[in-house]
Amino acid sequence: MQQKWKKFSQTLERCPMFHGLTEDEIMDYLICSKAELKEYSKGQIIISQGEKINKIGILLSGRAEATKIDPYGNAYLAAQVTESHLFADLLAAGEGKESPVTVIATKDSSACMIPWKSVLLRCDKNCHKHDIILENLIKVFSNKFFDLFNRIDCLTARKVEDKVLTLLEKHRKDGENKVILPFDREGMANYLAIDRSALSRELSRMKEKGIIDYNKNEFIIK
Amino acid sequence: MQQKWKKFSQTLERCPMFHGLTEDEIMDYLICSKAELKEYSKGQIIISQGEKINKIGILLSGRAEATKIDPYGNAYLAAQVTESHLFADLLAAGEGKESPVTVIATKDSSACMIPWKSVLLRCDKNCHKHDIILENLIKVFSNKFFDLFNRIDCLTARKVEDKVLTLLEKHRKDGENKVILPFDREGMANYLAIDRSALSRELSRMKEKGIIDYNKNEFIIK
DNA sequence: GGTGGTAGGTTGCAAATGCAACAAAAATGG
DNA sequence: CCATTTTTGTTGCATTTGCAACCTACCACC
Repeated sequence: MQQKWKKFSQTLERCPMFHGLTEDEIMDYLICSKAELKEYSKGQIIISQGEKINKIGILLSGRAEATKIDPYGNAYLAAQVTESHLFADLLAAGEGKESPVTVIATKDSSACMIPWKSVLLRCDKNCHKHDIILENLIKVFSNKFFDLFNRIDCLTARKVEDKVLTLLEKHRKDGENKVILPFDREGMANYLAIDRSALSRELSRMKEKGIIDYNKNEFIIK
Repeated sequence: MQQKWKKFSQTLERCPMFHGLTEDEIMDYLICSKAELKEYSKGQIIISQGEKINKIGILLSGRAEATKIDPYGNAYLAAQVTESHLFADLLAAGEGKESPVTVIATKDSSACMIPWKSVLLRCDKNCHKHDIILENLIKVFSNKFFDLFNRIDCLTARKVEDKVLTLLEKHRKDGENKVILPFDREGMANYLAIDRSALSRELSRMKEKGIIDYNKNEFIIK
């Protein structure tokens, strides 16, 4: 009966929520927490903007995107959800807050949905798993927080050039001058909240000025 | 000996981390978690940018500010810390991450510092307090996350007018047209990452266009 | 090897913004 | 109540940016 999780065990083990747990412990946990397996076909909405959420999700296969629609109707990509990663975690933790984003499957996907209540509650057996998981979750939250903070750092720069430099600095592994960004140009422009063509223009200028060099999403800081 | 917390009991009870606990339970917890009482005089640095933090703090009296110094040497106000509120929480949860901000006491202040390890660990007595506190903490994290998200929403608007409107919308209690912002003009400009004078100009225009009216930090949306 | 599609670069122009310097108004402290 | 300081508003100007339209390079697919 609980075989349904078996084929995803590798993916589940990679989920940061389960770091430090064995496959068996994870399986136990999923049963004890009444996790559900959900399937979504490409294009299907997983969470709607404005919806209230009480489950957290782990993407088991496929891919999803969180997009935000502003009051004027423009859609912005807010986040990518990839295999083995959590989504709706901070949302569920908000208990009653409305989702600021719409999450949509961009490929046929499956996800493990765990009721938030059972993430918080300890089970009768008083097993140690719950503690580890909560601790892991807190770590995840902290990381997401730092990510947002980093983005804000980029966004608060007043000029495109400064935004770009801040972004590069954030992705720079210490010492290295080569930086590989996880965006294409449009993604990068979106992340920095600037016009794509304005970004291209500025990148060209910066290259000409000799501050940076680049090729696609590979940048060199000089 | 543990009388040192007594005079702050009111403040501690208001701390979101302790919601749902009685005064006695809080006192117990502070002892069991080896909390320390720290005093800071006005102007003193509580946390330095770049420092690694392993305690969370509750401001018991006074006031503090988190400021961020960018690579060009400009200082930005990142957050205000007021009585009974947590600080360094997500930082401590980051375990090993460097503080992106400097926290400085803007008045003579005192704070309760709790080792992060003891926030996570359950004590021998296996008391229920720890669970409540962890749960509260997660709620706090979620709230802070939404705050950041809201700010990003403001920052990603491409025009000053849209930034202002987004900000007002976020602070609007449903139905009401009157919005009271927790900033002065400079604070507001900082939050939105725009020039103060540009903000003033745009606010005047918006008033003239009849979209809003305002007086100090009190705004009316029409 | 052609073809269609997509990502990225370029450019002109109008509009928006940063910046600096100053003016006005309000708060503060004697 | 006056003097001083702080906060807020105003304005001119140079710069930056958004926007739209178009071009080019590259890639996948037949």
